[in-house]
Formats: sequence, C-alpha cells, structure tokens
Amino acid sequence: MSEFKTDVILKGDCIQVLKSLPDASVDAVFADPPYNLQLGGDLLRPDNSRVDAVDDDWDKFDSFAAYDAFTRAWMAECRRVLKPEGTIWVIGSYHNVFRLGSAIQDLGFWVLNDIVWRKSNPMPNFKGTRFTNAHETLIWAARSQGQKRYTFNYDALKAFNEDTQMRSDWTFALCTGEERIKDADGKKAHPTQKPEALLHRVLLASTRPGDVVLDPFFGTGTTGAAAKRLGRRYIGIEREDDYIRVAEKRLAAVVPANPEDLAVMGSKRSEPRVPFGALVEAGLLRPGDRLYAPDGSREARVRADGSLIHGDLTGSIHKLGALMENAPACNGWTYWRFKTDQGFKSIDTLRAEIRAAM
Amino acid sequence: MSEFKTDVILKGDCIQVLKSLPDASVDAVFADPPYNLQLGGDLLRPDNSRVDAVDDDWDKFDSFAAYDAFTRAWMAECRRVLKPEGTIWVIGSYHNVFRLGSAIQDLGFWVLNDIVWRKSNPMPNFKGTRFTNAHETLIWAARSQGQKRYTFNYDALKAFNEDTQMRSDWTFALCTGEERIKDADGKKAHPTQKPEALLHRVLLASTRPGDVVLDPFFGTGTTGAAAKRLGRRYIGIEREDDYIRVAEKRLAAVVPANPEDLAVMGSKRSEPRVPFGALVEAGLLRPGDRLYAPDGSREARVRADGSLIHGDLTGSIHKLGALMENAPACNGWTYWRFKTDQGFKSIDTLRAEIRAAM
DNA sequence: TCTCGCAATGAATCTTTCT
DNA sequence: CAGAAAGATTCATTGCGAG
Repeated sequence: MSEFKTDVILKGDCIQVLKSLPDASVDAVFADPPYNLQLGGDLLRPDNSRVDAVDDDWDKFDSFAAYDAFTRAWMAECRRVLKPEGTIWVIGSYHNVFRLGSAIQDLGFWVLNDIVWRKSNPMPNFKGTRFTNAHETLIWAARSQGQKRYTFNYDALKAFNEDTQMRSDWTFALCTGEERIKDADGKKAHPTQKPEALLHRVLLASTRPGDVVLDPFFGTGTTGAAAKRLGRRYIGIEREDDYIRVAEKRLAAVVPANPEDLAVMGSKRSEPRVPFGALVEAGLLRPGDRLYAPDGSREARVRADGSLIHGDLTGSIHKLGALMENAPACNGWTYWRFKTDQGFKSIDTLRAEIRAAM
Repeated sequence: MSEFKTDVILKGDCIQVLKSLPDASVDAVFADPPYNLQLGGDLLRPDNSRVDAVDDDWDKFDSFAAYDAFTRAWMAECRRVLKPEGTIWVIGSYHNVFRLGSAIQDLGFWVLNDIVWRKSNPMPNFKGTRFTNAHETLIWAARSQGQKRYTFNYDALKAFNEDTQMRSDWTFALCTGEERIKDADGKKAHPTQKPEALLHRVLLASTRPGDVVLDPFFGTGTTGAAAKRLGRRYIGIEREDDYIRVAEKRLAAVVPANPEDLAVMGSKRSEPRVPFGALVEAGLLRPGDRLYAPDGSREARVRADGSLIHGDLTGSIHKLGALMENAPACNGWTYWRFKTDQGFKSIDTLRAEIRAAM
C-alpha cells in the first residue's frame, strides 16, 4: 500500500505514478493531456514500441490507435483512483477531444456535460483557410452511469451567474500577461498554460473544500494553484523537471482564501429534513388548524400525526397538495399556507423556524 | 451506373440509398444523424408539465458499438460519394459527437474545425443537476488530409461577420415560432428541426452556387431549403414518408434569394454576459473582499462563488442588494461599491475592465 | 389596435430517502 | 432491490386571449 500524501507533485510517467495511488482515493480528476502526436515519447503502442511521425492514411490510423491506447491507459487508472461519487474533467481541442470523449464513454464513465471554453481573444487563423479556432472543449463525467451523488454546486454557480443557471458555454480570456509564467529568458515556461479562472470555475462547480483533486498532467500547476486558493488539496503528476520547478515556486506563492469565504450558496437538498409532524409536535401548528391552497380556494385540516384531511381525502402535505391540484406531484411545503394576523403565510416559514432552532 | 438527379428526396434507408449514388459526385455533405440520447423515464418541469422528449425508435441503439457500426457505415459511403475537394459537416451533442468525431478521423477525413452552435435560448436543466446544455457541436472535415482545395469562402464570411474573421462559435436561436413546421394538429412535425440560419451559414461558408449538397438524414428538409435559397442543389435521403411529405411541401415554397438579399440573414448578436462571479475568477475581487452600499451604511463580504454574505444573509449581488434595501429587486451592479486608494468605486467599473479585455 | 399576463415549449442521457 | 414517499426544480421566446 502506497503512502497517500496530498499537496504534492509526483515526478514520473503519469501511468506508472497513477498505478502507485490507491483505489477510490481522490474526489476529482482534472486532465489536460497532450495531443501532439509527436510529443516526445508519450505515444507508445500497447506493446510499448514507439510511434514514428507519420503521413499516410494507414500510419495515421495507427497513430490514432496509439493515442487511444495511451488515453485509455491513463484514463482507466484515473477511474480506479477516483471515489465512486467523484467526477473527471478532461480538456482538449478537435485534434484529440473526440478520442478523449469516446474513451470516457467506453471506459464506463457517464458524461454529464461537455463544456465549451469560448476564448475571448483567440489566435486568428492567419492563412484564412479555416474558421478562427476560438474554443476548446471540456468533458465532465461521473465515474459511472446511475451515480447520482456526484458533487455539483448548482446553487453556487447559479448565484455566480446572477441567479440564472450556469450554461455549458464559458467565456475566458487566454492565459496571457502577468498570469502567463515566463522563463528567465522571457519565453513562456509551458506551451499550453490554462487560465486559472477556468480551473477556478471547474473546482468551484464540482468539488468541496478539503477535496483531493488529481491532475495527471500537472505542467506548471494551474490546477494546484486554483485548488490551493480554493482550499482544496491537490496531487500533481508531472514528468518534466523544468515544469515541476516552475510549479513548486508558483504554488509556494499562492495564498489560500479564508475558510469562511469558501462557503458557497448551499442547496436546499443538503438541509436537514424536517417532517411536517414536527411542526405539530413543536406546537407551531395544532391539530385542527386549517391550511389553505395558494389561491385560497381549498382548505385542509391538520391532524395530530401531521397528516392532512380534506373531506374524505387524507394524506401527507405533499400527497394532499397533489390531489388538490390533480397533479402528479406537489411540494407541500411551498403549497400550503396558514392564517396569521398579518394574513396568509407559507408553512415553509415554520420549517425554517424549526431548522433555525436545530 | 445509377441515374444522378439533384433537387430530389430519395426515400429509403440511408446506407442503402447512399450505395446507389456514384463515386465523387457531391460537393458537400451535411449530416444530422440520430443522437442516441439514452433517455430515462419522463421528465417533468417544475410546473409539472411533461417535456416532449425525443423518444422515436430511430434514435434507439443497443450499444455504443452498434451506434459506431451504423455511423461508420453511412459515413464511409458519404466519403465515397464526396468529390476529392468536397467537405463533410456532421452535427451532434455530447451523447454522440465523440463517436462521430472519432469515426471521421478513423475513416481518413481531415478535421478542419469543430464549430459550436451556441443556443441563445436553450431548454434549462429543470432538476438543477448539471450545467444547462446550451450548445451543440458541428464537425467540418475535408475528404482527406492534404486536400487543400476545399471550398471556404473566407472573405464572404469575414464581411458577414462585420469584417472580423468568423470564429468557431456561432450563436443562433432554436428553431421555434413561425419557422418551426407544425402538423395539422399543431404538433411539431419533426422533433429536431434545425434553424435554417445554421444551414445558411454552413453552406455559405463551404459551398458555391450550383454545388450539390447531400443530406443523408433529410428530415423535414432544412438543408434543402437553405440550399435552394442559396442557389445550391440538394439531394436528400429520408426514410419516413411523413417527413418527406413535409419536406416536399416546404421546398416547393422556397424562393431562391437574390444575392444582395442574403446578407441580412445574419445571426442574432447576443453575446455572453459577464456574470459577477467572473470578477472573482479573474482575481479582480477576492473571496473575503468587502462591498459597500451606496451610502456606506452596510457592507457585505464576497465569497468564492461570487455570492455575498452579510450576517447570516447570503445571495447574489442582486438578491443581497434587494435584502439590504428591503426592496423587491435591485441591480447589484450599480448598487455595490468597493474600496480603492481613490475612494469607493462601483463594481460596474470592474465589469467594464473584463469586457475591455474581451 | 395595443398592452399585459399567462400558458406553452425546445435533441434532456434531469432526485433522494426510506421501507 | 424494488417501490413508495418526500420534496426540489426552469430560461428565453412565442403566441394567444383578456382587457
């Protein structure tokens, strides 16, 4: 059993290092894999022979096959390392994203969304032979189909987006200027450094404070920087010493946000359940009290066990609400009202009282 | 050798019909194949109305393997039928587009761009479980690598796009309202009719007047309608009699446009907004920073998700502003201020900064 | 005739907990 | 594990009918 440390950069080949990590140990994976088919040594056939540069159709197919084998090898390890309720993010462009997406599906992940990173300042197509390639694609997937309990901070992103739900197209500027890390000689330290804002949104959406985020292609550590800033933990895997040095220096300088500012808008689903009967027990409502439909057209009587009665119809607040409206379902908490000196009030205000006292 | 007519709808299974077409005979292919959606049960909106889902038999496949086999069969025939300098367009969503893209690459096509159709009015995610699925993806590919003589009307598109290069993300509204073809009983005639503006741009970009455009999944004939309007020829393949009838009637009514009239068919410009959360992502504000009400009497703290907190009140800039003022609504952008060396400034100035960088 | 409010709807892989 | 019950959940646009 290997040791499991977080907030570290593990040096080595990503597949080898992944194999050393325990099963079901990380909450999220973010992967920005190489797609240049000739990127030094990454591309090995299943038999470990190296793929040469290629031109003709047959070899092209061969190189796609090699890329697929490589992809499926690291991705399968990521799946093993991921907790059941964890999710994976991968990013790519049209060169490789179809390979990534097919692999994700074939390995048993369940795609939740594809997200478009719309670049506000893309590099123009100088020759005028194609459309300006102005976006990249992220794929977000759960570990398996039917896994409904993945982390998604829906309400946080809705607040972020000024109270309308976050869409699948995100606009960010390229990583340039101050943020772009340069060598001593002024050259960019890494060819594909991602904007930290992108990682900020990814982690805010799909992880919680304290979660462990794994990045098998760590590069200069954008994932780690965003994780640290947001109070998440990270594990980076990187092969190149140069990148590791840059990342370590970068990460040392990152100042985490205060824990109390990392709280985000919570969901109602995460609040404790309060049975309607508890309102009666607490004396906020009494047996015999009347509840009223939103338009006042109907009423029901509260019984001692927290059920409602209307004529010869009885049931929970939800069931009776649905019956009143002849609807397939009804949230009784927001449906029923009770009478006060100041007029009608939702029974949900009484639930809030109980929760506040808890 | 089969007869080769254009401006026709060929009835039958698309693979069978494709086999009857001669080699190297069409200039472009546009294909909107089944998406293999894999839906669960019914989906209800919050108001309990039922979503009219795509549950047609033609969209059901037993497995990814079955879908891949189908995809490669029709796509290989399309490649055979395509002229050497011809290009293919396919459209899909995350359910199927990775399969399409991998097949395109494996069959020897050469991807030129992937294009994002950004929907200005997508259906929301009713249950709050994912990001709003607000786009679909098109793939544009040449018949083979090294084929440089494909048609791309660079200058036309640049003029079309207010003299800047056309990007890979396009914004269009869904096909609704008058454009959406209805049955006699008022139901939509086809579940997935595409907006003609999308096809208009596709054909304008990648074909010339007189070119032959093949659509192997013709449906109600949007490709044919755009082709006819633009002075291109079309060949549609469709299996369902109902769709063919609708398409024939539709096509008969299409009037080819005068070239000078075509310029007006641009897309609605509805650029993405800059949400408040983006200021936090960009580092213009940090979690923990203070915002102040106009009269300075109240303050709130910024959190990582762009929500504000004041005591135990939380919410978006708008919601918390409204709470502060005990008002029904509030424009948070003009309400909140932050402190600088030069005194207080509106957060709206920060939004302007981000927009300027875009 | 014009305005306002309400209903309808679009390629959707759309819940969680307890018995 | 299946089934029942609790309970949470929507954005932009079009069209129609009331006023």
